Amino acid sequence: MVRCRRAARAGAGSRLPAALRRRSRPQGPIRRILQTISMAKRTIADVLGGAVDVGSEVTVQGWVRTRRDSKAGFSFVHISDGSCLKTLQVVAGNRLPNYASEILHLGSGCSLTVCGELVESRGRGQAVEIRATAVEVAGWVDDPDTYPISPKRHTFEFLREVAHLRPRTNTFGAIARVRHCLAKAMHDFFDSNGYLWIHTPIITGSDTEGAGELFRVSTLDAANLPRDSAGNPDYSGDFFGREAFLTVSGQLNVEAYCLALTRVYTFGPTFRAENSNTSRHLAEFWMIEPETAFADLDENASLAEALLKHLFRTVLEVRSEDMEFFERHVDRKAIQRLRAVVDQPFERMTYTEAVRILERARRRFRFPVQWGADLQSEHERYLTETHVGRPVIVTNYPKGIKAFYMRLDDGGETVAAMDVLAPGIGEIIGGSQREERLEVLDRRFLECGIDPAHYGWYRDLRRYGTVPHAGFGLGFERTISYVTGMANVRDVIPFPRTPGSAEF
RNA sequence: UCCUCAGUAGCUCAAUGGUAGAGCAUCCGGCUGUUAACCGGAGGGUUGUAGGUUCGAGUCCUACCUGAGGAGCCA
Repeated sequence: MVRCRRAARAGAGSRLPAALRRRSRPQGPIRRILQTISMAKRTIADVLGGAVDVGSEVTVQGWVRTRRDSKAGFSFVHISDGSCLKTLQVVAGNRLPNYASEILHLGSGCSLTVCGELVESRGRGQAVEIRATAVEVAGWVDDPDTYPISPKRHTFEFLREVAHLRPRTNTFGAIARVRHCLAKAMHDFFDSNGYLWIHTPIITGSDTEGAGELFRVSTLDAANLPRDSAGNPDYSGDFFGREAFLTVSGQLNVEAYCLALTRVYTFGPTFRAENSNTSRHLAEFWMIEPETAFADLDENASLAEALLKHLFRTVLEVRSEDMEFFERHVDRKAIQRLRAVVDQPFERMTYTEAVRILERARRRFRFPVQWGADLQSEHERYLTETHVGRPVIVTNYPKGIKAFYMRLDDGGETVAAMDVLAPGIGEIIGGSQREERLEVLDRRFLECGIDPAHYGWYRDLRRYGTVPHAGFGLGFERTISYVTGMANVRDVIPFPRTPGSAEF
């Protein structure tokens, strides 16, 4: 352990919460916290952000990015610890006992504990730096020649193959911080609007929407499946005594809580076993699904708009440094795009209006525009990228192309559905007002070829004090893609799961 | 799943069917309060896999594998 005695003395008092400081002889866990704090360990974000006075002793820990030596007898070592985009410059002089033996051999990826004095930098690139009094190497890099995260440009495709090491790059560090920021902003938004976070199950017995391929959850011996008299697999002896799957959506479950607690949402992983190979699809992805009782489609759309604006506003403010990085290195329009969304109301149009716009468009589409058919990717792109230039909310789709639970509009041809389409991404939100009338719901079950008997508990919600309610699903990775300009959702989730790929 | 394109050094890419090369990274040396440092040198290859055509295949053909872009499905 590196010794920093002056730091230990200096750090003990001032930064502690008052409640901790009052105790003269703290015991147990609090004592351990004190011991940690008394080492004056600081994150690089703290040090560069002005939380540490120039002239004071600090301990910083992190991973080497670059090293440059001066024959004047010292080396510049840049270290990073993930707390912010910037690196911290450590000046290590040849009077350090391990200068020749270790410091002169440090390379990208080595982990360090550095003790020293924070001083004003004599160089140009940074305001402050650490003049090291001790540098302890925690871990060396086994084979620098083949260490994948060498200090050079890498393609995202290559970094995907080393997903366990890619958080060490600027880009993936920034993505992780932005992802965290968006998740926190989302929870803050709902909390301040009176929404409760409901932890809906990951394992589900119902095949939710009847749409989308499911991952089966089973403890049966796949090589020796028990079968019933008709020769079909018999799951009665399986772990749950029935078929079970990974959830494709928490919506149906959260509706149950909505119809008691009024304002609720889920946030968690969802799973689709679809063989989709695109930059916008994952087999495992995270979804935000609010559900509001006594709300109609309009209120639902307003909630979606308010949520997105809050997310974008927050990330621009809280993670401005990372956003500037994305603007410089990933997508020149990253910041400008978010500002435009925050500053202007969302465009709203019905499906019928959208079809009219597409029919009038001076553009030849590969797929014909026809009322009743679902909008193709090229149609959505035209609407959001060419016609509006910002996200657009399309509502009231034909019932034939939407799910059974969406509320049938007066006229009986369309349902109270809404999609939010974003430039470059396509559908970022899908939602609807839910069908709260039991007899209409039952009719829709039949039209969609679903056996209502499988939805007994869901029907109960309409039998016992039903109310109009509405909700939507926001794809978290697509949102992060939109925010950062990262073109592939596989790069905004730490360990992407896609068909044929579950490494790490 | 379908269509298109691509797999050559750790990475990014060259190489008319005829001796596999560069830049970056790495290592060594030089220089410098340096900062995507700079200058010099060195090491580094079963050309995705398996077949085939040919005197000769990184290059042409077939199959497969992997990746990317687009489509469908969707968030």
